[in-house]
Formats: sequence, structure tokens, C-alpha cells
Amino acid sequence: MPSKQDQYFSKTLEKGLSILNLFGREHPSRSLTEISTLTGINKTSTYRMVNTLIQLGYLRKSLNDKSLRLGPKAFSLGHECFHGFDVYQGIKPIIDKTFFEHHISIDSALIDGYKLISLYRREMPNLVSFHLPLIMDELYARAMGKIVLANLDSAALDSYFSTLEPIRMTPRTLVDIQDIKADIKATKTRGYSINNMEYIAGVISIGAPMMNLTTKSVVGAVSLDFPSKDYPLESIEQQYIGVLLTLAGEASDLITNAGIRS
Amino acid sequence: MPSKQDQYFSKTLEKGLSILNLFGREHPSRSLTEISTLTGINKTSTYRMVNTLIQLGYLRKSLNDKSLRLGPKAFSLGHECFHGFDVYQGIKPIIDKTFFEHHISIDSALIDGYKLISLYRREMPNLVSFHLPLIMDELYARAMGKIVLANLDSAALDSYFSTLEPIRMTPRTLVDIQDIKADIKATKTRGYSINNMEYIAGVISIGAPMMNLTTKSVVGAVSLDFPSKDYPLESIEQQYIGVLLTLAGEASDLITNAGIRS
DNA sequence: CATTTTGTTACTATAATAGTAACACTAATT
DNA sequence: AATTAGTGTTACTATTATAGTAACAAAATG
Repeated sequence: MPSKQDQYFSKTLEKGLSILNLFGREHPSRSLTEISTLTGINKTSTYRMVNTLIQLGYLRKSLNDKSLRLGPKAFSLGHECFHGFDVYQGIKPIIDKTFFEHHISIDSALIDGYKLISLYRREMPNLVSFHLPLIMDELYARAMGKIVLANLDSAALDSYFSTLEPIRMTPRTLVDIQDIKADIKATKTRGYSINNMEYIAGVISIGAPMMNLTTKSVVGAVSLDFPSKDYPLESIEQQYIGVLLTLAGEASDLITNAGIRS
Repeated sequence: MPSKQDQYFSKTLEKGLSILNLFGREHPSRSLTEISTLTGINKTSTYRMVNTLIQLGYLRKSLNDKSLRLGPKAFSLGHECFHGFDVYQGIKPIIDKTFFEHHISIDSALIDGYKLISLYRREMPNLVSFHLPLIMDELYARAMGKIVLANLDSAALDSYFSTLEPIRMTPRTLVDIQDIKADIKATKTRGYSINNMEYIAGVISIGAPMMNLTTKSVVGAVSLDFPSKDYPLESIEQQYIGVLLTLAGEASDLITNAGIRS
């Protein structure tokens, strides 16, 4: 948790970046007041920040209505930030290798607070095609989320549950807090997580943690995803746990070398 | 040209973003003093900005040496900025359509100052594979650059030439300023630009402008790229000018609707 | 071990931002 | 057409955040 009140923290920069973060695939356009209310920044300050971003080319303003959109500079910054992220470059070959060896769908993600940031993903054509968001909230309903929760310390876990309001996404989603807690406990002793069609109907996943081996802390997770009609859970557990744990081990080595920590 | 001295411009935000812009594929790691000298920001202020970016997760610091790298937050911001850019989403189908109809390599870019920002690209396997940078400086040596220059007003063109120091990239690259000026003039009357192996040996390109039809200004360009061994320049000019101009027209419509202007 | 370089902290004058409030302008409603 | 509500933009200062100097610590270098 950052101590944001020291002298060596720029609130202005934080505000500016929080504005840029409001734009994305599902929000290509926003208005000034919308930005002001969403960020909690007063309207004049919002205007200053937005105006700055426009002048620098990160945002642009429609002429008719004055709605704001991403500008060319945001596009190029985005490209560089995406492809310049060394962990992304490092995990690609690891996941690709496993993908071509075993022909299974694989996903990976990093923790950011109590969210998962999707890192790199390969999907088999047999899987129900689902367009996953880049940042995912539902830790309790996904294999990657469960294994992350199982590796948090009890204080962090309490803090997570204190604000949690589970949403039922499939008939099998766990929505009772006690059920979720029990599942997390089981996951911890098991060493890997199971998502039995709780997030998307027809998809079974197993997950393992990406650990920083130096600090002994979770920083993300990998998962293998299977179509339930072709793969019963029992056979997955018999055949693929080794693959999963090997992959997670390789990913953990990468993470540890890169010095990622949460 | 932005008037950056008004009250409604945040210098702090500008500095913070300029730091983030120093990172990318070819510069995954940088030191504090490096950042300070490159941006011209005083060391303490750099420290404040960098510290902020670290606390927010946009940068991370190596434990041993204290070198800085992009963090997970920069990765997710990058992804959203890239895929949330509506012009990118809009130009994809246009270029894909032409690509599948004519089986030729196609490139597109937007202007940013006197640089080109690569937008979307499709490449045929017959083309010499070249890894283009996302931001390109050599306007004088590329088809997309030439057509952009040909559409600038004389003041802007003078300003461009006043700082230009051409680099010879192939035996055919124009390095004499007078030669370049003559070529720009010829391009202007021709209506499309020709790059005859001046940027990469063995690659001939033709370029046309993406115009904002409302403001009558250039905002970018598209180009068709051919391997010179299979396509002599004469046959390209006979067969593909129509394709090029149609594509440029469609791209211009998109740009105009989006309200992109330079 | 001495020397240079790089990162971090202390301190304060100055400049930049926050926030209130008023204003212009458009869109919606009557 | 007139009224209202809403959004974006500007004016104006108190406040506070930042810039920059300088000193210091900690590595890196020789």
C-alpha cells in the first residue's frame, strides 16, 4: 500500500493518469463532467488535466459535441507500454511452448490490488470463444483468482471479503461467502485451483500461482482451460496437473528474475 | 502548436508522461539520471515523478541495481490505449479488405509533429520482412513520409527542412536537400508518392495521403509496398494507383468522421 | 582504499494547482 | 419561443505542491 502523502509523490500526475485510465475499448468516448465525477477531481482541475492531455495529443475533442476520445499519442504510448513490458515478452515463449506441446488453452494474469490483469493467452478452437476483459474483478469465480486468494495472508483475505459482493454468473457460481471461503481453504491444501463452470458455462479451468520465489509472494497465476463436453474434471485432474505445475514453475522463475512483486 | 504557458496546462502531467514515453521495446530499462538528462527535468523532480509512477504501478524498480522498468499498470494502460483507439479499430477492416482483394502489403500511419506513428499494417510473405519501428522519423525516404511532406504548406515545409539531416539508408536514398525538395515538388503534382528502394533495398512503395476532408489537411498516409524483384515500378504505376487512391479515400472518410486533425 | 557516480532526503522560495464562483453556450423541456 | 437544466470555459486567489539547491548516503568504479 503506497503512502501517498509524502513529498515525493505527485498528486497531479496521479490525477492525469487516472483520467487516461478511464478510456478503453468499452469506453472510447467520455465527457468532461463524466470524467470529473468518475475521478472525483473538481471540474476546473479536470479541465486543466484534459486540456493538457489534448495539447499533448493523448486525447482529442470532437468538434460538434465536445466529447473526448483517445488521441494518436495515447495510441503510440499504448503500443510501447504493451510491447515494452518485459514480462509479457518473457512469458510468451513459455506459454507458446506448452500450447504447442499439449494443445490446450492457456491463460496468464498478474495481480493488481484485488484485480487480475490479463497478461498473455492462447486459445484452442474447441473452446467456447469468450472475449475476456483485460482487467478482471471476479477472483472468487475464476481458477486464476482462486489460487491467488488461496495464497494471500489472512489479513489481506479478510480485507478482500469485507467488500466482496459475489455475482452469480453461471448456475454453478459460488455466491455464498462461506462457500467461497471453504473453497479457498480447499484450494490452499490442494495446491492448485479448480473452476468447474463457475465463470462461464461449459468451461472448466485449473489454476496455479506465479510466485516470486525470493519474496515467497503470489504475483499472478496461470490457468489451463478446457471445454467441459470433451474433458470431464476427473480426467483433467489425472492428466494435466503436472503440465500446469510445470508451467507455473517456469512462469515463477521468470517473475522472480524480473523482480515483480506485489 | 500548443500554447503551453496558459493556466490550463499542467506541466507536471507533461513531465510525468514524458518519462513514461522513454520506455519501450528498445528501451525496457532506464536509470534515474538517464531519465533526468533525457527529459531535462531536474533530478529531484525526476525522483518525485518516478516515485509516483512506481507507487501507482506504472514503473518498478530493480532491487539490486536500481534500474527502472515498466510495471503491470503501464501494461494494462497500454493495452487499453492501443485497442481503445477508435481510428485503429476503424482502419483495420478497410485495410484488411484491400489486402485480401489484391494480395499486397499495406501500411498506414498518422502524423505526429514531423514523425509518423504506425497505425496498422498487413504484410505479404513475399516482402522482405522488415521490423518497422512504431514511430518513424525519415519522412524524406518513405512513401508515406513524402506524400505527407508534399501536402504541408510552405512554412511547415521550410521548418521541416531547417533541421533536416538526411541519412543514407540505401544506395538510392536521397540525401541532398535540393534533390529531396525536387522530389517533393514532383510528388505534389503527381498526386501520389514513390519510394523506389530508398528506405529498404528491394522494396518499392507508393503512398497517398489520408486527409481530413473538412479541414483539408493531411493527417496521415497509406502505402502499398512491393518486392522490387517481382514488381517493376512501371507495372506498379500502371496497375495499383487506382487501388491506392481508393484505399486512401476510404481512410480519409474515416479520419474525417473521427475528427482527427493535425 | 580513494574517487566518482547515482540515488535519496532536507529545506524553502516560488510557481502551479485547487477550488469557488460566475459566465457563455448548447440541449432539452415546456 | 421561452424557460430550464446542463456542460464546458474562464477569472480569480488562497493554498499547497513543486522546483531547485545542496547536502548526504550508498554503490560502483578504478
